[in-house]
Amino acid sequence: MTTTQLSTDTIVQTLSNHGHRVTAPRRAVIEAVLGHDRPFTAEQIVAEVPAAGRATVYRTLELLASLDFCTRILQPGGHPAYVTGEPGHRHHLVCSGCGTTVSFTACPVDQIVDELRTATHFRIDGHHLEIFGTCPDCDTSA
Amino acid sequence: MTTTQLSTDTIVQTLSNHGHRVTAPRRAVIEAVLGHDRPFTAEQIVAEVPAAGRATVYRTLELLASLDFCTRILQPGGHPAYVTGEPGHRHHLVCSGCGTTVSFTACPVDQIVDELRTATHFRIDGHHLEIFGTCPDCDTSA
DNA sequence: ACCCGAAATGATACAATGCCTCAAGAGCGT
DNA sequence: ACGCTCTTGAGGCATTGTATCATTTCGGGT
Repeated sequence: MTTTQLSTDTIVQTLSNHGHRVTAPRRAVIEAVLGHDRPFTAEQIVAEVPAAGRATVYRTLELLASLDFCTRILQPGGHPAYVTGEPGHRHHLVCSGCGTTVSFTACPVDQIVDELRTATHFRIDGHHLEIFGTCPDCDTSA
Repeated sequence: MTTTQLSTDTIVQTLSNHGHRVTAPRRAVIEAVLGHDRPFTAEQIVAEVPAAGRATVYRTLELLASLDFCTRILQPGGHPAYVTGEPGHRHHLVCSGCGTTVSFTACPVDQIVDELRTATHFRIDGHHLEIFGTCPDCDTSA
């Protein structure tokens, strides 16, 4: 339930620090992405940012994901979507009705990861965890 | 690390119990699916089962997923894939190198779910959890 | 054993999603 | 200001999945 606000400048700064160039299209995509507080698809961004070509949008999203500013998730019935959030370990609770998301940083996976590492000798790189449900508003109106 | 073997008959039986018809194409898709012990894509099945049309393969996979015989996962860099396994709560550890999967049933998410329910008043329906890493073989040969 | 309604199929077309190429353009260190 | 190199973008293509609808087939009821 953290409410630190992510700004374009923060992300731009990080881009720069990682040796990536700060271009107008990237800025535009970042702004658009920050304008969403629920999952969005790549195509939505393509539509919202005529200043950037389709390929650039996809590349920028991938870049943002690699810097951990957003995450690609696969909703239950649907298509891939992205969610934005603070960098750092982060998961989402997504409402199947309206798409509202709640981020949380508590990660219950670490312990399991240890057990799995011991049991399987895998080198474990990461994980996806998304939780789906229905928010109170959608639940009552259903 | 359970090794109960899933058979075509078991799945067919379940289909029947749920009021679904047992057709030749479905049988063929089920057999093909059971032949994989690591993630596979829908297109692979389409190619392996000429006896079933593309649409049928997709529909059957969706059906199997709805009966919890397989799960659709989204690998880190890649495309959606399916994994088969015993019905029941189940997650996977997937090797990014060769695709080997290890299923596990220990689910660390329940506790978090309780906390989230209390905090957000969401009705929580389910979750995705997939863990990615590199298996010992791929790790040494890298 | 047969009939018949409902479910399933599949050919085809289409939509959505994403990647690739490569010439032209733009950022940034010097 | 220069120039190296990263980035862009238009278009096309590959992949993944869905919609349509006439035809087929399953399987329960008689």
